[in-house]
Amino acid sequence: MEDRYNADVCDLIHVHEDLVKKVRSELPGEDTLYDLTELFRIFGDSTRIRILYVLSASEMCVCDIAALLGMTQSAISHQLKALKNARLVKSRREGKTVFYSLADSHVQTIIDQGMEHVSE
Amino acid sequence: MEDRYNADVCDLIHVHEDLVKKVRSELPGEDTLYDLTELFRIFGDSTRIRILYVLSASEMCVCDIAALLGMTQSAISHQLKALKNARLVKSRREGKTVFYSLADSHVQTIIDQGMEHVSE
DNA sequence: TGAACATATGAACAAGCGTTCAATTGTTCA
DNA sequence: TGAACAATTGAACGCTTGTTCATATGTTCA
Repeated sequence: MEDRYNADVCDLIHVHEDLVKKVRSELPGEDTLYDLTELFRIFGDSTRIRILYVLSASEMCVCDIAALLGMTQSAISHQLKALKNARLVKSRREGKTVFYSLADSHVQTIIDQGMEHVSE
Repeated sequence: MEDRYNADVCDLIHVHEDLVKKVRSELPGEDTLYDLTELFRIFGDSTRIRILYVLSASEMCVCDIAALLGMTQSAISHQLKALKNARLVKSRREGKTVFYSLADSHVQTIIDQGMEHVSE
C-alpha cells in the first residue's frame, strides 16, 4: 500500500530496512499463501484427522469409515469431499462401493511432523 | 460404543475384522488427537501463516509484524498469543518492546512440507 | 424395470473463530 | 510522578464451518 511500510504504526522501526525488504520479497504470493493455509485448515479438524489416520492403515469405503469412527455416512462423505479437493485422498469405485485412500506420502509426513511437535 | 463396530451402518463389511481391530488400537487417544488437530488448526489461518513466514526470516516485534503485514497491532497480538499457546513461537521482552521468534525447527519443517504439497 | 444398497449433495442450523474497538497493563524517560 | 509508547486483553460483531436431515445420484441384481 505505502512506501514506508510502517509509517502509521510504529514510532520506531526495530528491524533493518534491508531485512524488511528481504522478508517482503520472500513472502509467498497471495494464491500460494491461500493454498498453503487451505491445506492446513483441512488438517485442522479432528474428524478429518481421524479419517486420514484410518486411511493410513488401509484403503476403506465410506461406510466402513463411518462405522469405525461412529459417525454418519453423510458427515464422512462431506469430509471426504473436502479431503479430496485438497488432494489428500483419492477414490476408486468398485460397484456400489467407493474406496478411499491417502493420495501421497506428504500426508503421512505432515501428520508425523505434527505428532512429533505435540508429543514433546 | 458397540461391539460389532458397524452393526447399524453398513450391510456389508468390506474390511477384515482384524484390520478394524488394528486400526482401532492404533488410533491416537482423544487428547493426543485433540492436540494434533489444534496444532494444524493454528496453521490453518493466513494471518498466522504470514506471521510464521515473517518470523522465519528474523525475530521481530509486534509492531513491526503489524506494519509489515498491514494489519492492526491488536489483531497481530491476538494471533501471536494463539501461536504462543501452541508453542510455535516464543517471546523475549526488551524494554517496551516484545520480540517474537519461531519456537523450534518443527515449525519450518511443517510449513515446508505443506509448501511441497501445494506446489506440485 | 424396480427394489435395495452405497454414496453424494444441498439447505439449514448451531458453534467456533478472526477482527475490531475500547480499555488496561507494562515499560521508559523526562 | 506522569506523559508517551508498546503490547495485551475482553467483549462484540460477522463470517465461516461441521453436522444433520432430507433428497438425489449411481450401481447391482432379481
